[in-house]
Amino acid sequence: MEGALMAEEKNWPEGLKRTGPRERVLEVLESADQPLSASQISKHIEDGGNSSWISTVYRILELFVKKGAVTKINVMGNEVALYELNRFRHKHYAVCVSCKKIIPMSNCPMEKFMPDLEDGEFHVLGHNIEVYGYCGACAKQGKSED
Amino acid sequence: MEGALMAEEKNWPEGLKRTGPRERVLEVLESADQPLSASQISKHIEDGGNSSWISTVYRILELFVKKGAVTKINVMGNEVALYELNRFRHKHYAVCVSCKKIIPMSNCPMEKFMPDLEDGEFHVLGHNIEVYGYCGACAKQGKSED
DNA sequence: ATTACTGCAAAGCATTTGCAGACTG
DNA sequence: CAGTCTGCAAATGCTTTGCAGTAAT
Repeated sequence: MEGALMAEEKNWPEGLKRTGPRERVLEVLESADQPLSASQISKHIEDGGNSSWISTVYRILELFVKKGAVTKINVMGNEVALYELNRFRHKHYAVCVSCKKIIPMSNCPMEKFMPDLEDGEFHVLGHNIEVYGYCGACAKQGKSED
Repeated sequence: MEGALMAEEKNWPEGLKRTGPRERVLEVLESADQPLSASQISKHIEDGGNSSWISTVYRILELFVKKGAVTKINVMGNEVALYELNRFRHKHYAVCVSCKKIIPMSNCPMEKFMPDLEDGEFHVLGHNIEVYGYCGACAKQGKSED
């Protein structure tokens, strides 16, 4: 109560017990500059000197997603799911096919787009968009994909 | 040479040996009205009275993709990869969150879109777009997602 | 004290790989 | 015949699940 500095509370999903593993997952997500996979998160936690069980990380992430604190994304050419704090406004990404860097996009081509479906009507709830190509650095370095 | 009607040749990827399993996979894709997973393809083949090994189907699909005859896609909320004949022009889909139906879109919001990236420049090679929501039928039936 | 959470092990799935025999060109 | 396929089994990698002990409220 006196010594240990509590982790930032601002992003804490309400209604969840505050436990060590959860605080560590949240800290990693808070300091990440791009979406991370469950195993990357686990490794970061271990690098910080704590043990981390991948199954626990998955359970925590799933819970955070359910609470709306975290967003889960899948980008093409990547089998693994990635997670990021929901603080970002962005919902779309550019993915470098060379270095796999994921860059958030701030504009959205779908703002006033009505899909033209082959088959009947459709009640649109949302959309996913990814742009892929080479990031600035990779474009200069000779585009060594694969 | 006289009795057995050969499978349609129009879609046959050039340079590939014509074997039973490959013809069957292609036939299933030809008669499919939407993208199928490897295991769905395998089941269709078995329903047709032939045996089908999932690993062989994967190998064949991978080969067809490499030859450009087939396209592999991943839609959100679906872990499995889906495959379709490349005959379609469409590259984008609307996915019904209720019945999982996949509906091709013929227009594209990205035709003249330049992504606004947070971080530097980007050489765009292509993009993926999915719209999700309820298809006409599910919208009427009360939107029973989950 | 309850109920929720986590360490840990093991199961599940989709997909891939290895290998020897079978088949295509 | 030579090289390519395929049946089949087993491995792989991500993710989920089960269970019993531990911790949060």
